[in-house]
Amino acid sequence: MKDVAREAGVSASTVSRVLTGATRVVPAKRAAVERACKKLGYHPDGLAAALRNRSSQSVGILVPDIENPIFPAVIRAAEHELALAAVDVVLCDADNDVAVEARRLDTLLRRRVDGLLVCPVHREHSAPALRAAALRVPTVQLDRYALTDVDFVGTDQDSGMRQVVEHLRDRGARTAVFVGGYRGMSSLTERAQAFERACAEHGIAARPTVDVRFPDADNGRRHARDLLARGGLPDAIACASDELAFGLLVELRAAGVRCPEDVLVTGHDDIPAAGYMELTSVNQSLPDKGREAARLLRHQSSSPRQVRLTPTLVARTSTARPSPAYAAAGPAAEGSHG
Amino acid sequence: MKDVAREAGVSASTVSRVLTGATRVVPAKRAAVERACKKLGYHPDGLAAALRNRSSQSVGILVPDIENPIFPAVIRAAEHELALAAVDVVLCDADNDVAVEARRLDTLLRRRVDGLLVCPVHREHSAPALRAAALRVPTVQLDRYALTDVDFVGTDQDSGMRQVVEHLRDRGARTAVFVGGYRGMSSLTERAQAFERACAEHGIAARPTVDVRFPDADNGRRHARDLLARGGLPDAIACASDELAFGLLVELRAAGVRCPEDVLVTGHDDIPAAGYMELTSVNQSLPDKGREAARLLRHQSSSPRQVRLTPTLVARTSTARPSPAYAAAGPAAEGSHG
DNA sequence: CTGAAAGCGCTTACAG
DNA sequence: CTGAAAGCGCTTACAG
Repeated sequence: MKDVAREAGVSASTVSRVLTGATRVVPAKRAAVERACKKLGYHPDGLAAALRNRSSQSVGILVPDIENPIFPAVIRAAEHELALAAVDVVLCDADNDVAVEARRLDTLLRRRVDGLLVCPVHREHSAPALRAAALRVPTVQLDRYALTDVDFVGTDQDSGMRQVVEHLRDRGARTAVFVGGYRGMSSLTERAQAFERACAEHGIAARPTVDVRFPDADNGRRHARDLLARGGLPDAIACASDELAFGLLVELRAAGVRCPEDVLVTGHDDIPAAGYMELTSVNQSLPDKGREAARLLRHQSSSPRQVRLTPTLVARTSTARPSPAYAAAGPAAEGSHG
Repeated sequence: MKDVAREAGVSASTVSRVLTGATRVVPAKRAAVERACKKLGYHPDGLAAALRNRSSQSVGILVPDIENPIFPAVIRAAEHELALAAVDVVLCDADNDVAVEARRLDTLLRRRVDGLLVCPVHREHSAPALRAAALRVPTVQLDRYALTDVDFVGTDQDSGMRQVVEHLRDRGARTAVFVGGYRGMSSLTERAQAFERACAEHGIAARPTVDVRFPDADNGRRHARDLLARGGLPDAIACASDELAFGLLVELRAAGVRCPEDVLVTGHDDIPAAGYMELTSVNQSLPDKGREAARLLRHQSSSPRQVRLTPTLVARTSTARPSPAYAAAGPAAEGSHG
């Protein structure tokens, strides 16, 4: 920058002023500076500016596992929203491990991010490190929470599960089970509870929730085998995630159980593969979630906020069955449902 | 830091020395410094250190679209490899747009990343900005290239497509078509050429490659309709990506064309959904790709390197058909194939 | 409108 | 082993 100043015959202050555009500068000098920048191939140093400004114009996003298909869409939307304010994103992956998560929080903070968007790995075990971070910098919890007094953007699980249960009931289900309770993730815990409440409201006999270690396809397969071994499948199986449902479907198919003929199956999150797999799912609008989280970060509040987005059911073949109301009219009405 | 020094009764230099661990410091002072850090709740500033050290200990990863399922696995592996060297990653999404990509390169460079891992949006249009970046900082191209004289980590497409074609031939295919040529992505262009070469070698009649605007499910559906409208499907359809194949499968199914009975279909990349969909695909080992790219970045060379990873075919139901050799033994041998 | 000066928080020769 | 000093590249009151 000094070199540019010398080349342009002005002071460094002036160079800075034309570059930041903060103040008026006479056109002649402005032009001289611009010419000098070109000529010398000058590239401003954002780190130095950040140090001086005490703001890095960046936020950290920390997710448990970037390979979990719900995160890319959220991250992308958040990134876009933040880009509007010229803020960029430092992304970290916690490897589904609270120790790694704590380390990542540390490096993010050391890098002086202006804020944090984090989806905690574990409801309880993530709390201490997250609390320490939240004390230092604006923080928004994404999709799951570990702290109740820190901003949170999530899904209205009651709404989602009620839609699922109503849909299943309309398809004639009288008994159902929820696969995927897990107290390490607030979202799954809430979903399980919401499912039970909705079943009670709609007169569906809910079997005890099946707890999983993790909502992935492998556990879907495992629990499908368990359910089959136990014998007497319920009319419907509601899964806590799409991947869980995929694993379950594969295993059911292998066992000769047909879906939707023999059992109705639903997933959750409506990831792209749910469409190919013809799996009925609950769409969370991941982009909205990311955008909303970014907004909370930009517009701080003194009291913690909880934003719940309403999801919408997406009906597909995995629950295709004429509803009793339409039975008389024939099965052709199916496609227009949901 | 000054405060810590005062509290500990030493100089700032000493504080720095105990924090970086660069030099010996007498235990008493070391302890005093550590105590003072605790007491004051001191947090080091990585930005200032980076400014002084002229190294931010971070690299930028720029992908065309983080929602493309091949990237999360690559990013994650690269992040892990870099974390070994205490380097962290700043992730940007180019929105599949070369203008956005150029802007992102700019912010990354301004943030003084020590290196760049980029998958170029477009083979030709991404070149100028990428060249400018590569001149300033070590750069590795990921999966696709825009520059031939800059490090590149990609797939050995000849090997992959040869495996596909041999597999199809063993399943009795005599005619085939490749869906997904696109000159904007070096990977797809190479794949199309490799397919044609392999067909020629193996005596399969290859129809003219179908060019797509983009290798996603929508275009898979569109081209399935085109192929159907044209009439007379070939024995096999090799797709440039899994998503293309998914879209194609959905549309074929809707038209009453059975896979694998009526036509064999393959995808590419072996994303998780390929497993659920029982789609035969080509596994690229995404983690290896990310790891390898990170390594090239850490170990610079004066001459540009090109690393090609050998992919492996993963045979699934979408190409399940007894090979002529096994026909006599019956279809039970199927599962052990590929 | 503009320049000189101070300072953001660190690190590292340099001299003891 | 340790301190004083300089400097990384910026920005912004302050005084003109």
